[in-house]
Amino acid sequence: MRKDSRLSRMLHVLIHMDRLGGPATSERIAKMLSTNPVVVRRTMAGLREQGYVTSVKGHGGGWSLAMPLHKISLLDIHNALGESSVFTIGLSDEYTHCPIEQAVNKAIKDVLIEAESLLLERFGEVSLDVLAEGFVDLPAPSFDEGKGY
Amino acid sequence: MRKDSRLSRMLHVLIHMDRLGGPATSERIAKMLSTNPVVVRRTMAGLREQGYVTSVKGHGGGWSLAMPLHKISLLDIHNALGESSVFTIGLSDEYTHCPIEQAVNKAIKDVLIEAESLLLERFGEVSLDVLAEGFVDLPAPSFDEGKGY
DNA sequence: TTTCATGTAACTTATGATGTTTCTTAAATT
DNA sequence: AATTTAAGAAACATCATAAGTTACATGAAA
Repeated sequence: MRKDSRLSRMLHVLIHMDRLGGPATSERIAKMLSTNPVVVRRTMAGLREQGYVTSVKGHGGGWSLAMPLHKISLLDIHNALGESSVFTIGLSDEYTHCPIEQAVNKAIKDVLIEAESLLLERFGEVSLDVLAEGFVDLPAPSFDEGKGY
Repeated sequence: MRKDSRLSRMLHVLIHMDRLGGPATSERIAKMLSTNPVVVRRTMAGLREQGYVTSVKGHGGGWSLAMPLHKISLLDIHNALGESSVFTIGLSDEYTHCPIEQAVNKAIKDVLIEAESLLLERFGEVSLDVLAEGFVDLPAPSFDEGKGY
């Protein structure tokens, strides 16, 4: 089943952005992610709406962090990306008034809710500055020269 | 993102099968699930390989439960369906030796592992007989007449 | 006023699950 | 023995949707 790696990739980008002097263009970020500027804009738009990044048009423009990394958690970015569910597991809806289907779906749903709660809680506990720790002086060659890093 | 409802649907089917006198044909199960006999065979094949159901060819053949419901857990069927991961969230692999990407991916992965462990543990605690309880005398009209139930 | 960069809509492509067709194998009924 | 019923399996078609692409509008700086 298809995976959504936007969270991982956006976190990676945000931490590199934190080291950049100025804004990063969609073009530049797209090269880093081996993708395409429009896809970057699409994805970053969600983060901008929630106030984590800002975008500036025109010459010298691009994307910038709107707050320090320690104020951003994995949960924040996860939510900003707006993916409905974290699970590939879904419930059937063929016979919604069959009591057996109801019992089956309730059992599965209860477990999914519990597991998702734990996951979101843990995501909320990790802020991006912690992930960036220990690499403070590291440049970001991937930003400048494609797959160098 | 696409959902995989095979677990929910197969559990539903297995519990109904438990009430049937004889074997259920792929055709019959397919009608119940509004799908197609080949898809049913494909899905049931995994359950057969793990010993939860048996199949018999020819006249009067079809699918039967190979053990009582109390010996089968949600985890058993989940595993038998052979889905690799329960999460839609994936990790990036663009810069596997970038320490930032590594840190990001490790943080996400740790959370996914913890949440998946909880989920699998809970799935293991629920056996199918519990889901079937309280509906002992209920017939399975959905098996006989399409969407009636 | 030209260049650079985002914003947005519309469209195309790629991928993977699901659905379908066709034929084979095997077992029970006639 | 021939027929019918049903699973097994391979090959192919369809569908949903995320990702990628194109094209053009908007806005800001050089």
